[in-house]
Amino acid sequence: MLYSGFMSASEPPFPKPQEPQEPLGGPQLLEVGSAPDEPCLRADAARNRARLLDAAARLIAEHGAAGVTMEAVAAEAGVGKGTVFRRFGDRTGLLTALLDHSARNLQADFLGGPPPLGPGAPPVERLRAFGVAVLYRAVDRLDLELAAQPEPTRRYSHPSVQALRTHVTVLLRQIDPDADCDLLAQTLLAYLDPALINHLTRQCGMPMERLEKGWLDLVDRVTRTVG
Amino acid sequence: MLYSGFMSASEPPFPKPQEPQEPLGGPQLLEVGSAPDEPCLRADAARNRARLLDAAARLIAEHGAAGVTMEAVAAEAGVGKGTVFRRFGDRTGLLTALLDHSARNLQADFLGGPPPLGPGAPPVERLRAFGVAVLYRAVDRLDLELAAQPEPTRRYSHPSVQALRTHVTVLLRQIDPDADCDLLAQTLLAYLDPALINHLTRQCGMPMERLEKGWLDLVDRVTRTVG
DNA sequence: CATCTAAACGGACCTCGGTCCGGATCGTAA
DNA sequence: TTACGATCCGGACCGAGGTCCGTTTAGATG
Repeated sequence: MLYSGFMSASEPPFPKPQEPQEPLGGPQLLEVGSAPDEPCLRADAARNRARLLDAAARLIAEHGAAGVTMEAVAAEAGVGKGTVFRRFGDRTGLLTALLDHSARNLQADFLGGPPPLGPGAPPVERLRAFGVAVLYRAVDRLDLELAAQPEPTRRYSHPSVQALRTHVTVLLRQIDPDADCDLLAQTLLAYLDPALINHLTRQCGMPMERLEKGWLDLVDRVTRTVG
Repeated sequence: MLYSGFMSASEPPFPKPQEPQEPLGGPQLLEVGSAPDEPCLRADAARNRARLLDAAARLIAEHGAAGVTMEAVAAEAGVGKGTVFRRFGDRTGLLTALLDHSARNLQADFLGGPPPLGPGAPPVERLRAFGVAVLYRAVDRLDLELAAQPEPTRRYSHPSVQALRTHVTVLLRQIDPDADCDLLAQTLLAYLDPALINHLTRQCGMPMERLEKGWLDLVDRVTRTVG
C-alpha cells in the first residue's frame, strides 16, 4: 500500500540554475526497502555523494551536529565546498539526507511491516503504535533532527513529513470519516515534533513513559467521539 | 490574576559578557497595560532602543521581514551594529521585541479582559475563545512571527510562549484535573503555532473558518472525556 | 564644577551559509 | 582512440549574523 507518491527523497535536482528547486517532493515512487536513492548520477558525483555523507556522519560523531560545517564536511570528504551545495542544496538538505535511512525504515514499518504498526491491526491500534514508534525514533536522532529542522516555511512541505501526515490522515479517516482528519492529523503530528520532544524531555525533564502515556491518552481523546 | 512570573520581556540583560544570557525569562512581574518595558536603561540606551525598534518597523513596512538586516537596522537608526546586538541579543530578539506589544495585549485580554476570553466565563468557553483569539492575532502578524521564530531549542522557552502555555494549562486543570494538563496544553498550543497556521492557510489554502472550526472541535475532543 | 566608574557605543573582524563560473571529467559516439 | 558535449568540480567571492575591545558618555558623588 503506497500513497500517492512521496517517500523520502530529499535532494535537489542535479543542476540548480534557473528554477530554484523542484518546489515540493518529486513524485517518484520508491520501493520501500531501497538503500541507494539517487537514480542516475555520474560516477564521480555518486562517489563524492557517498564520501560527503560519510564525512558528515564522522563529523557528527566527533563534534556533534553543531560541528557539521559545510566547509568542514567538504574538507573532510576531500572535495570542494561547491560540491556539497550542488549535491544537497543546503545544510538542511545534507542533514536530512543523513536522516533518510531511518525515515525510510519507519515508513517501511508502518506501510508494510507487521501489525500493530503495519496493516492488519485496527486503525486505532496502528495509530497508537505509530506514535510510540515515532516518539522513540525521534529521541535517538534528536540532535540531528533538531539541527536539520528547516526554516518554518519548509517544515511541513518536506516529503518525509508529508508521508507521516498522509499515513495519520488515512488512519484517522478509517476511524472517524466525518471528522476533519487533515487538521486532526496535523495536531497529532505536532505532538511528535522533534522540537517539542526535545523540550519536554531535556528541558522539562519528563521521562519517555510520560510522553508515551500522553500520546495514548491523546489518541484516545481525539478518537473517542466515535464508537 | 497573574501567574508566577512571565509576561513578555524578551530582552537580554544589559551586559552579555560572562553568563551567556539569563537562561529563561526573568521573574519580573509587570502590570499588564504597561507600554515601556525596559525598567532601568540609561537615557542614551533607551533613546537608541526606541530608534532601533522604529527603524526596524520602518524597514519591515518597506521591504518585508526579510529586509530586516541587523546592519540595515543599525544604519537606519543611525547607530552602530554592536548596539543592536547588545540591546536585543540577536535577530530573533529584535523581531520578538517588535511583536511584544501585541503579545502583551493578548495577555492582558485573557488575564484580565472581559469574558469569554477573560475571567468570568466557564473554562471551556475561555479556552475556545483563547484559541480563536490567538489564531486571528497570529494571521496578521504572520510574516513577522515566522521571521522571529527562533531555533527549535528556544521555541518553547520564550516567556510569551510560556505565558500562553501556563494559561492553557490552568484552564485545562479547571476542566479536567485528572488529566496530564501540561501535555494537553502543549498539544493544544501546537495547533496554534504560527508555522502551522502559515502552512495551512498559505500553503494549503485553507480558509480561516476551517481552522477556527478545527480549534473548537479539537477543544471538544480533548475535553469531552469529562462531564 | 571636577572627577570617576559603570554602562553604552561603534565598527573592525570573524565565521559560516550560499553563489558563481572557468576549468577538469565523465561517458558516449564515431 | 579521438573527439565532444553534458555534467561536475573547486575555491574565490559575497552577504549577513554575531563577537570583541578600545573609546566615549551618562550621571552619581563630593
